[in-house]
Amino acid sequence: MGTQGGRGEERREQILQAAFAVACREGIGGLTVRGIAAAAGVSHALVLFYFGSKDRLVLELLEWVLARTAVLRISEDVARFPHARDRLHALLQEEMVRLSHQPEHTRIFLEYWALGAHHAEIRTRIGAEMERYRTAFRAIMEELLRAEPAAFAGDTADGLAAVAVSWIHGCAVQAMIDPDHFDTDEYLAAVRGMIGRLG
Amino acid sequence: MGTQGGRGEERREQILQAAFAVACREGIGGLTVRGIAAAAGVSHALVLFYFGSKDRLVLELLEWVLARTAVLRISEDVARFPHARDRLHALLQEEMVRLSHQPEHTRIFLEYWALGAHHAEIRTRIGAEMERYRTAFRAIMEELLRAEPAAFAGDTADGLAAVAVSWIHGCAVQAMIDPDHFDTDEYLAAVRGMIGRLG
DNA sequence: TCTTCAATTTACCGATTGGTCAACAACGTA
DNA sequence: TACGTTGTTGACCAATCGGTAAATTGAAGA
Repeated sequence: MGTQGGRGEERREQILQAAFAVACREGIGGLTVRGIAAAAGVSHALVLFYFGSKDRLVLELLEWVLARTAVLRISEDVARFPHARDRLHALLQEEMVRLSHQPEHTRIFLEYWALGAHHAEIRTRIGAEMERYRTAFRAIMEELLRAEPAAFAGDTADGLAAVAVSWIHGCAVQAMIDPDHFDTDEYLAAVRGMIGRLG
Repeated sequence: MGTQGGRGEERREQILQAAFAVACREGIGGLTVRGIAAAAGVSHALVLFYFGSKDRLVLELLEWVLARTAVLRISEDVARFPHARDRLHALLQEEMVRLSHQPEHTRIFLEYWALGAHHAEIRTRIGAEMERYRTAFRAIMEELLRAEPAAFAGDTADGLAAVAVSWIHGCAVQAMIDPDHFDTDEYLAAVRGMIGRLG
């Protein structure tokens, strides 16, 4: 079998790349074993040989996207800022820039999210990724609450983290739904203004 | 034909309701002419008789959902508050409550949005709906800027409206992606705190 | 009662789907 | 050279898809 590591691993990667290309072009719902095989330049039987079934292939593609996408990942550059508030600003900005630079990854991520509504396995995986994301935000929020307790009196770290996460997601949704009306700089200025003038 | 008004209109409504039920159960991607027909208790040929093709049926379902969904609509109750800031608070809260009360509508709306990435007609329709939504928010934001120019110095009505819209959308996404970790009250408190402490 | 026309169904079509299977090619090894 | 393993393919299958057309029903009007 090509499942265990070795030569077959390159083929799996090649097929997953083709699957990603097809998903970008026609959406996850438009994924087809034959379509992926054609994009990879192999027969459709080979795709099933390596992934067993279409469902497993779709699941592995989700894993592939999650592993390779920079979106929703918190880098170390943010840690350089001494003040928690500056770190939050930098993080929000960084995420927005990432979003606008990897629109396909984000779009496919949200497509998987929609699929998760009717597919338990996908839902679980997406949920775990969201948990990780929110946790990272909560860490910063806790620090922010420690640094400026007066400014955020009454707020919890969980609540602030939820707001930040949904903020990013909403930004992603709107940026892709009508990019023409979405000005990243203006949006960021408004966010920065709201947070910056607290306290 | 059953297209023009009259007796056939009830059948169309009945079929659209069935289509909505199926879409809620299996997603828009899982919509099938035969599946819809079975849910409506008629033959699949009758569905095509009334809607011509599956594509047109899906388009009409989008219109149906948009017309019947309270989500993304601004009511008159909000207008009762004298201060612009209170109106904004009320509007955000109202939208969040609606979101949590009509999760299916919102989910299907976002599913259509994902479909719009690969379907021009759907994209146009969704874009128009977003435009209307953002415009309504911008009106409130302009009033807010007029009422408290000092508090929001440097912000534009468009920027603030974009933030508000993405806020709502992000909230919707997160509320559906893992409802367990999403506390509406806590979330709203954080938002209210951020806006309320401005200036 | 016969006609007429819209509403509705049954039967069918070609295309496409995910998946299986047997045959075949490549290639190091005995 | 013969073998056995692994990779790869083309042919095939049943199921399902959207869509069409003919046949059937039902009821109102002549």
